[in-house]
Amino acid sequence: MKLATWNVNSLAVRLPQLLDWLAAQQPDVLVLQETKLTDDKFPHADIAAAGWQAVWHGQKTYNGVALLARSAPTDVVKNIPGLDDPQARVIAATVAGVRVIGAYFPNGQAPGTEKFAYKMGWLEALRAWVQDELTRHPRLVLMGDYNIAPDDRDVFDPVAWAGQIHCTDEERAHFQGLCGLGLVDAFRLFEQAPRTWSWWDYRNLAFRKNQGLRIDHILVSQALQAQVAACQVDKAPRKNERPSDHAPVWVELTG
DNA sequence: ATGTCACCTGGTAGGTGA
Repeated sequence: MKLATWNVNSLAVRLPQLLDWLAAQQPDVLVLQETKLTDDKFPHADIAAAGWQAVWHGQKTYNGVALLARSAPTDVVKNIPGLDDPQARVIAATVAGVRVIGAYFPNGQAPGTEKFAYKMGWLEALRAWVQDELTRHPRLVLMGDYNIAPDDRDVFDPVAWAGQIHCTDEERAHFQGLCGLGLVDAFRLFEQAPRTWSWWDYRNLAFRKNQGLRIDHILVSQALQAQVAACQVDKAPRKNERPSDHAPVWVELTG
């Protein structure tokens, strides 16, 4: 079973690339972030015609998430239950016996800002909810754009980025809090090429210089860890003429 | 290099968010 996450930075712009990637990679589940579409504009007909079922949760201009699957997603949840959040950042469903949570974590802008405080509150609510979900669904995958680089190995210039957004101790502590629930970063279960990132700024020729961050992650629950066979970032879509600033990340589960 | 992209409002540019 192959599960993947991709921040497409506007599904309206990236739909052709999405369909290409689905055809090439054949994931069983793909979660999308930053669709930037209201629900009435979601391109469900194109996605269905390509052979994937979908559920989605969008809003105007910002955020927006979706979950695509080969088999029917059930028990769909949109946003974190109990969190009064006008921003569409979470979609969860059960697919083929695996609980899949797709999330677009808040960016946080900069430490000390209102957006950073929102990010901290959101992360706390997420942790509490995921802990609860795990009691009902031991086989669980939490994936998406975390907007957190968990370790200095995940940052192209850790000195310059020390204490900056995505790299603060507070954000990293929240990432470790999720790991404390028994979740593990699937990417780090394997030897990986150094300087592997999932996001490169559009500015500064960052992709050409391979100056990026690893902020898109797939965390798998304890019950699934023995089944993790591979986890990789697919840089290929970032080389497109009009790419998203993020690359997809996928994990393969055996059985 | 101050080096981009996507979306909005409101208009043929400027502001916001990432």
